[in-house]
Amino acid sequence: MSADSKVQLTALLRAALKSIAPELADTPIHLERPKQAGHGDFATNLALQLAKPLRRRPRELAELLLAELPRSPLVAATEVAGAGFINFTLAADAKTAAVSRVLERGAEFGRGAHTGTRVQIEFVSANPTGPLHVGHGRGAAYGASLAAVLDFAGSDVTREYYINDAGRQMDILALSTWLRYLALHGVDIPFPPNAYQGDYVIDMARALREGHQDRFAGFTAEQVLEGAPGLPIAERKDDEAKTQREDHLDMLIANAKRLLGEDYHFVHGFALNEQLGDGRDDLEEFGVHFDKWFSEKSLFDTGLVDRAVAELEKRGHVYLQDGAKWFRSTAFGDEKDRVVQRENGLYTYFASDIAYHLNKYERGYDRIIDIWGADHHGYIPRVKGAIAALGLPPEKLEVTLVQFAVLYRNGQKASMSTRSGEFVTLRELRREVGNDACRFFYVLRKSDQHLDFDLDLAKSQSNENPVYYVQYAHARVCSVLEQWGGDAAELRAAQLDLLENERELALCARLGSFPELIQNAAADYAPHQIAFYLKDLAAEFHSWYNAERMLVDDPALRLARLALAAAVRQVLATALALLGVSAPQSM
RNA sequence: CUGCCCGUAGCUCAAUUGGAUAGAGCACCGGCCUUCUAAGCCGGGGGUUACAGGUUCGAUCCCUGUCGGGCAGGCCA
Repeated sequence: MSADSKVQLTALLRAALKSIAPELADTPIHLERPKQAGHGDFATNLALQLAKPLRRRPRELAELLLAELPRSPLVAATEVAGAGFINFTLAADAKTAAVSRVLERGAEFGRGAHTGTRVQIEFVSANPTGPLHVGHGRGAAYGASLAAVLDFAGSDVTREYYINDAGRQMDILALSTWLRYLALHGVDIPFPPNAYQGDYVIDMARALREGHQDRFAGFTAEQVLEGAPGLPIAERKDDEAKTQREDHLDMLIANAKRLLGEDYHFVHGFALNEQLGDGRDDLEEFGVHFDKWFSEKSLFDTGLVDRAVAELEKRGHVYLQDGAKWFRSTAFGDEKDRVVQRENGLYTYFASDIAYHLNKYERGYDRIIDIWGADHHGYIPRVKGAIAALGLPPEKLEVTLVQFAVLYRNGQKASMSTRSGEFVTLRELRREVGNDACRFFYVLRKSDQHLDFDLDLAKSQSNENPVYYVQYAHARVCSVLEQWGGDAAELRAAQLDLLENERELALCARLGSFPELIQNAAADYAPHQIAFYLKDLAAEFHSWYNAERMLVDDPALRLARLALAAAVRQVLATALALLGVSAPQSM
C-alpha cells in the first residue's frame, strides 16, 4: 500500500464521477472519517452535492456512482446511507498497512510532501521591558507548535521574534533601571508610579553597580528632577493627573539622556540586553526557538521607516493635519485614519509596523502569519490597509489572535496584574507545573478560545491529567518492547493480517489518519487538533492494552501485536514532539 | 454608544469547515490488580447547541434581531 487510503479512494470516486457526469468532473471530492463506527471508515457527500446541478435524487446518484466505481482491493464494502451518503469500509489489510508504513518511515511518517511554500511566522514579540508572563506563554506555545506543524506538513518555515527596542517603553525601562541604580548610590528620588516597578529592575541596577561601580552616578536629585512637574497624589485617577505623571516621566527621561550623554545609550542597551537575554533563555528552556530576532530599531537605522512612509505619500495615501502625518486608512476599510508621524516629528509605532511588514513582503514569503494577543484585534484593518496602500496583496498576511489565559489555583482565579509586581511569570508557571504540562495545556484549546489553565490539574499525577495520560501510553509501549527484548527490525516482518480484533483495527485506522490530521491542523492553524488526536490515540491504546496481551506465546501473533505497539509509540512520539512535549521511556 | 470575538452536558472543552443519532474528560454511580506499569480499563445516567426568526435536501456552523460575557475604540505600545 504505497499511498494513503484517502488519496486512493478519491481517485476511485473521481473516475466514477467522470463516467456519470463528465461536465462536473472538477467537483471537489470531500471524504471524511465518519464519527460513527457504523458508517464505515470513510464517507462522502458527493452524491448530495451533485443532486442540485444534475436535478436528480441524491440516493439515485449515489447508486450510479457506486456502479461506476472501479474495483479495488482497498474497499471491502460500500453502502448508500442516509440522505445519499456513500460509506466505504476498507479491507482489513488496507488498515493494517498503516503499521508497516509507520515502521518504514519512522519519525517521518505523517510528514507532508515538501511544497516549497515559504512561510514566515512571527510570535511572542513581547516588549523586552520585563519577564514574560503567562499570556506570552500561550502565544509562545501556540506559535511554536503551529510552526512545527506547518513545517511537518511540508512548508519552509521561518520563526521570527520582533523586538520592540525603539520606543518609549524601552526609555522608561532604561530610566527605571537608572533611578534604582541612583538609589543604590544614596540619591533619593521618588520612584514614579508609571515606571517599571518589578524587582528585576533593582536586580539590573545592582548588576550595573557591580560591573561599573559609580560610573553612572554623581548626579543630584535636583538635577534629575529638573523641570519635571510634581507627582500628583496616588489617589488621583483623573486625566489631568495622568497627563502630569506622563509629563513627569518624559522629563526624567529627557534629563537622563542629557545628563548621561553617551552613557545613556549604554544603560539603555544594558537593560535591553538583560531583558532580551532573559526572555530568550526563558523561551529556549520552554522549547521555543526562533530563527530570527528582528530589531525594530534596525528599521529606523536602515531608513526603511522613512521609505515606507514616503512610499505611502507617493501613492497619495498620506495627508497633513495638525502638524502630523496621517495615513488615510479609512480608504482601506479602517474606522478612522491613523497618525504615522507625530507633530514632534517622531514616528508612531504604527509607522515602524508598516515598515516591518513591507520588509516581510520584500523578503519574498508566500505567506506571512502574525500571532497577536486578542487585545490587538483592532490593529488588523490598519495594518492590512497599509499593505494594500503600498500596492501589496493583503491576503498574504494572516493574523491569528490568541485569547488570554487565566490561571486557576484551588478553583480560584490567580492574579496576573502586570503592575503590582506580583504577576505570574512564564518562568514561575514552568517551575510550578513543568514544561511538558505547560506546553500541552496551552494548546489544549483553540487559540481563539479563552483558556482556563487549571494549575492543580496540570500538576496532578493522575489519569485526570491528559499530559500524563498520553505520556503514560508511550512509556507503556517502551516497557513492553524492553521486556520482549527483540530487535526492532524484526517487527517489519510481522504478519499484520493477524491483527483482527476490533480494537486493533481501530488503532490501525487511527494511525492511518495521522497524515490527514497533519494537513488539517496545518490548514486550520490548529495545533489543538494534535493534542486531541494524542488523547484519542492514547485512549485506544490503553483500552487495547487492558483487553489483550502483547507478549503471548504464539510468536507470529506476538510479533504482529508488538509491531502495532511500536507503530503507536512512534506516532505518539512524533505528535508529542510537534507540541514540544517529551515522550518518556518510563514513568 | 460603535466595532470585533465568544455563548455546546453540572464543570472544562471537541465536533473533519454545511452532513447522518452533537462527542470526550472531569464530577456522580457500579465493577476490574497473583497475568506486559491501576499515572490504566469496563459499564451507567446526563443536551430544545443562550433565545427568536431566516436561507436549503440538511444549520452548533451561514444571514438578521434580542439577551449575556470578553476585548478594543490614543499623535501609547
